Amino acid sequence: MNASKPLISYKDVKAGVLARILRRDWPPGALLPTEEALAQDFGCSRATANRALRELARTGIIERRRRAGTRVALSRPEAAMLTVPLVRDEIERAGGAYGYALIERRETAADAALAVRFETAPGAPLLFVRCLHLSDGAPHQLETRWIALDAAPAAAREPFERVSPNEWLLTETPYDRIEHILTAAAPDADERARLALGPGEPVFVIERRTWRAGAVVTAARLSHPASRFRLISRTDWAA
Amino acid sequence: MNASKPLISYKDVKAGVLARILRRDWPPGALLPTEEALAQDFGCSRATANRALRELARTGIIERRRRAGTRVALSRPEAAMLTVPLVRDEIERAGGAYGYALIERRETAADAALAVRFETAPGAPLLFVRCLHLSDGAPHQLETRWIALDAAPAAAREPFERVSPNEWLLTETPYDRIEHILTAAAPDADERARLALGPGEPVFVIERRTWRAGAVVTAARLSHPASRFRLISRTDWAA
DNA sequence: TAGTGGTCTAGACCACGAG
DNA sequence: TCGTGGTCTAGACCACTAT
Repeated sequence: MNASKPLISYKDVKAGVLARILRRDWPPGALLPTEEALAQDFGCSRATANRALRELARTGIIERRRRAGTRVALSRPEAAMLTVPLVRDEIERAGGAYGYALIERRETAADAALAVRFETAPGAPLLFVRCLHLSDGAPHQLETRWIALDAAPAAAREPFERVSPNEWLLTETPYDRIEHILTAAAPDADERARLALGPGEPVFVIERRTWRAGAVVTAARLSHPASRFRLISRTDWAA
Repeated sequence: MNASKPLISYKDVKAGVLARILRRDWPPGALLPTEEALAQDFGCSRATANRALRELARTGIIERRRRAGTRVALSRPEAAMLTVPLVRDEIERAGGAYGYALIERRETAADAALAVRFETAPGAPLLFVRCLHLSDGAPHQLETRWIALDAAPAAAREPFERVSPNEWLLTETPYDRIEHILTAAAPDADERARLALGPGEPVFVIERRTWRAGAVVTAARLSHPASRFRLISRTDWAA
């Protein structure tokens, strides 16, 4: 007979281990069997068990240490994969017509505060750009951005009249590190006007910085009308 | 001579491929060599190249499809690993003294709106809990929570007078799926009072739902004073 | 020092999906 | 249809760290 055994997948092992954790066979803090033992239990190779455990560890549900073994995490921080969408994609995916308007663009030099944000010396050349992203004509995001001209000199030649800094940077200046800070805030007078905010309506602010080869390339403050903006994150451990 | 070749690690391949992408050797949209070709280039096995590419694909910087090959992503959504911290940990890590106060606890039944949120029928038994988390005596998070008693019957016997639902659920009721919705909002009168908000100060709201075996276990609205709350996410592709 | 996870290799078969 | 990624195996050596 050649209807031989279907091979066990790392997904099977993942699901099996997860099920046992959820069922409290292995409560928080419990020590799991070694990779070798699990491989035997499930009838797979150690490499397969390893991949299953590695992926579970990445989600934070288990913790692994050499020699000490693998344990069910005691208190798992609510790790969530968040996707901060590109403004244009986000608007178009929602069925809206994307609009863009440049407000201001000028070269400047870093003051003390900006020097800190850019991890550089005061006086460093920066490009300042302010613009608005609209959905069906309604303001959706106010973008206030600085670009380090040392790191991205090409920006000095880009007018940003038809292309947003957002998209231009994505195409022209790849980064290898990114930081997001999410806050709620009361709008200043300018934001209130430009975003056409209702009375008492706050803004949802995303502050973003990107690095390239250790240097800050750009810093931006992206503010959105609270009533029309939300970030959603869904995580499915089983899948 | 036995100082034989040090083996090439998947990390080497990852770094090498990333560097070439950042250097625009392979611009957005470009087709990368096959796993086999890369393995030869780098002098490693195909499995090693595979792991490197798989991990890069997970971050969204490249896209892989059978038969079509591997391409540099055209527009990468700003994927970010966000960690929503446990209130208590967050406060204590910041050096504050954690405080907890139960405000209200009562059993109830799902009305139409709650039935939708719980993906169940109206009338389903729920436990309603409202409480406050404090840092050095100052309000830090107002937690408004419903727990499905069908899914977590043990909650009916827990007074929640000393342990927050947050922590209790973490220990007692594991979940396999979680959803977060982040918004900014103007506070209602109750939030303003309980969170001791300044005039015009908005709240940062995290709405969280967790599932277990396809059923919603709990839904919570966690609101924080905007002036004292932020979420931070940092991602380093190179590392 | 010994045990556990971390990783690499060489070879193999399979599944998807572009052309 | 057939090339590319997806995955499994068996075996091996290494690196970290608890004891």
